[in-house]
Amino acid sequence: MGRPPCCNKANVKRGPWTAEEDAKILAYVASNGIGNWTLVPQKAGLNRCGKSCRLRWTNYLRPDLKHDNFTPEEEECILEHHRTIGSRWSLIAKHLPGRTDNDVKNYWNTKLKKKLTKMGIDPLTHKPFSQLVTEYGMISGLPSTGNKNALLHTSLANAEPYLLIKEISRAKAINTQMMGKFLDPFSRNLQWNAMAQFQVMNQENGSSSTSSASSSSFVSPLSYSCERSQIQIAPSSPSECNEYILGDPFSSVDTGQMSECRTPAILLSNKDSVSRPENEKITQLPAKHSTAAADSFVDGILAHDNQMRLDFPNILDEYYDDY
DNA sequence: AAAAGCTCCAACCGCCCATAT
DNA sequence: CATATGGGCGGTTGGAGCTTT
Repeated sequence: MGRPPCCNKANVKRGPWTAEEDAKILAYVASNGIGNWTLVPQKAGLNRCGKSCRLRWTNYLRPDLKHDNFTPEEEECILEHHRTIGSRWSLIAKHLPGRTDNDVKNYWNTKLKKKLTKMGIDPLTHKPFSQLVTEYGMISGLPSTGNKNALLHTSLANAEPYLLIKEISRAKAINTQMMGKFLDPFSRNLQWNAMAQFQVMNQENGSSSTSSASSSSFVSPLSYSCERSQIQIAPSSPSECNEYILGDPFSSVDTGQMSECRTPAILLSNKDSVSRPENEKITQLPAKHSTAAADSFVDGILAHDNQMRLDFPNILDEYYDDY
């Protein structure tokens, strides 16, 4: 059943490549070109997995690769595209001739992320931390109760950016993680019914939407109430879609205080959100959440999508074309 | 001088989707 | 149709080299 294995994983060499091995791959590609990588180890006389050979060629041996430092122009390019699409390294690398996704990813992780942080810019959202704090405060109201928010207040008062960043990142991570529980593994769409049932269970168990981050309940930054099998979401405006994912997990929200939202990088960075045709994005959503409010959320995503395409026609259209 | 900590990046891991069998 | 691989991708890691203590 199925294809034969490409190699005996247990017996192939791993780790750093020697000059001789590199020479063998270069010689093989020079005479045979790039084809089936699983045949390369055998034909080139290498005791390596084909996948490992492909990676070595792609990330290091390709003759068109640059091995010098990134230029300021390249740096700017990475920043701009990362701000737009997030950590889609292969897509970003397409805009940088001679650079691989691995190069871009390493450069981001070792240099740019730190550089932005030092400049007071959140590398995830590309917003100034001061703005994040303002928005965070507007979202949560920063009530004085609760250890987490107390820590935020302390961080602010004592000017401890590290703690502040850590807490905001933690908040984002927790909500992202919780949202992940409600993503359909196949369609990657939110499982609204599951979210609703989860919320109902929490309410029945005496949990409220003000539960702490240490509990396992997902707390939308938007105030919504749930009835059995029906979720009612009431965002104050369609533009607040990203707060579903990046919002405050610690406290309930006065939706009237919601701040202006930009197109969420985390949504754009979702491969499926980019790759799916527009009509499919809508029709795949479960019927149960076809309330006016939920529709406005979908509309919000689509509106942002359209806006982004208007704002960055050259960039996003390329991505759409790629899929 | 040497131990500890830090930076960088090549290589690996594990997942996904398309495709071959 | 079921199963396994190929290729692509993003995330993570190991270790060499450098810096700090």
